[in-house]
Amino acid sequence: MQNRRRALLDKAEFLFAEHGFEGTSIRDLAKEAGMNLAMISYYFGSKEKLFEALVEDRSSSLLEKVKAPNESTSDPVQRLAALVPSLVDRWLANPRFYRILYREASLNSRPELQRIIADTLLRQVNEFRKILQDGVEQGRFREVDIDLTMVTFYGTITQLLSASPQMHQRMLGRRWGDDVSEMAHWRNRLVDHLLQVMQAHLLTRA
Amino acid sequence: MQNRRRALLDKAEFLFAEHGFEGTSIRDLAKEAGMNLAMISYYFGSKEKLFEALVEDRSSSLLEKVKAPNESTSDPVQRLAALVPSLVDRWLANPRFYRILYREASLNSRPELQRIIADTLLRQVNEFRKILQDGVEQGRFREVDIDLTMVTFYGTITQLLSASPQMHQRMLGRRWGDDVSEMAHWRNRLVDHLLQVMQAHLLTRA
DNA sequence: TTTAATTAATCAAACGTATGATTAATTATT
DNA sequence: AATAATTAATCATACGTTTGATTAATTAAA
Repeated sequence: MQNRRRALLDKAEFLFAEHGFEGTSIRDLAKEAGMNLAMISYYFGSKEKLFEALVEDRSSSLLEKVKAPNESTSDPVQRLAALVPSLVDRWLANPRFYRILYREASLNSRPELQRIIADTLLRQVNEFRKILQDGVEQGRFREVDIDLTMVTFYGTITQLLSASPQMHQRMLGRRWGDDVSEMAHWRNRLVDHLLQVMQAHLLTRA
Repeated sequence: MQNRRRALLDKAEFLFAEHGFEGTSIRDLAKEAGMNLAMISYYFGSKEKLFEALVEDRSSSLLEKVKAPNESTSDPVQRLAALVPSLVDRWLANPRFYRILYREASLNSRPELQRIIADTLLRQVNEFRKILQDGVEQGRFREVDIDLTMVTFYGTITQLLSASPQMHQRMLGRRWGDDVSEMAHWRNRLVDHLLQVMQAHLLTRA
């Protein structure tokens, strides 16, 4: 019954997001999943390999949906306008996964995991950087600080996805839940906001 | 010899920043500081209380320097232009401390620590929100999404401070070291960038 | 088509190690 | 001499991992 493997991955994603990788014991995980402790080693070999399997699973399932970035136009403004909602959808489809990645990426331990995480995150980052560079080269964008513009862009989503429930409550007022209508709400606000900020920042004034 | 207490705080800050709170054992800490394990309990009572002492120490030393935000003008544009460099200086004076806070703030464990962290972070956040609200009310700023504008602003610094060395290397090219000239470099870039982004976003177009 | 052999899945228990914390004894300082 | 600071030793608990046994399911041999 191979869907118990999947159940372990899902529970692990939840617990890692809430309590971190170090903060989640495989005993907690097994108990939450209603399974025996040994199943983790049986399916994955070790706790760390379970993490790697999680990254593998989530990022491959994401790649399926996303396909190649739309290259149908070379206009950086349009490419940006197309990329933003696509990225937002990617994030909001797996908020817990990205919360885990961003947090573990801020650590300086377990170098093998670090490499995997960095690879996964940087794949996205480079799509965005390409657009910025092209736009600046073509004179369609102002000569902004490209690195920090990327930091601002990805920082926005990191901040939003990473905040704990109580931080959300106290910082944003609005709850950040799992339910679909909440997500739709945030999706639209986020897309609008990111596009506004980026366009105001990048486009030369009339 | 009370500066051994301080030495413990400093080493703890370093190790927590690198490996996280959970990922740092009090044995590692004692060994790094060249002290006996029991000194942690002697000075602080427990590992968790040591963390609280660290927050207490760093945030009080920060409050000294910052004083009340400059209220000499009511012009939101000027207040913003004054707040940004002041915040950037605050962050860059204690990059490791904020790296710790942001990471632990993304967890949903140890509620008591969570409260302390949220309190510490939100104090700054509210300075900024006040300016945004006033600016929008007075019509000096566009009617932006205030919550997400704050997310973008704080997300920028979170992202920059939180990235591990190898993430910095691979994302920004430039190293993010401790040395002073590096810090001066980033300080100026950050201030310029944040002001540019925020002003482009907030100020109504001619 | 029954029976034997093999593989996959699951479990309870135990392993050795690491953890945070405490104790009691010792040394240094005042 | 009394207090403060430091140490080594110890404690109970929690951790990730491994083991050996058991059951269920699948395949091969008769």
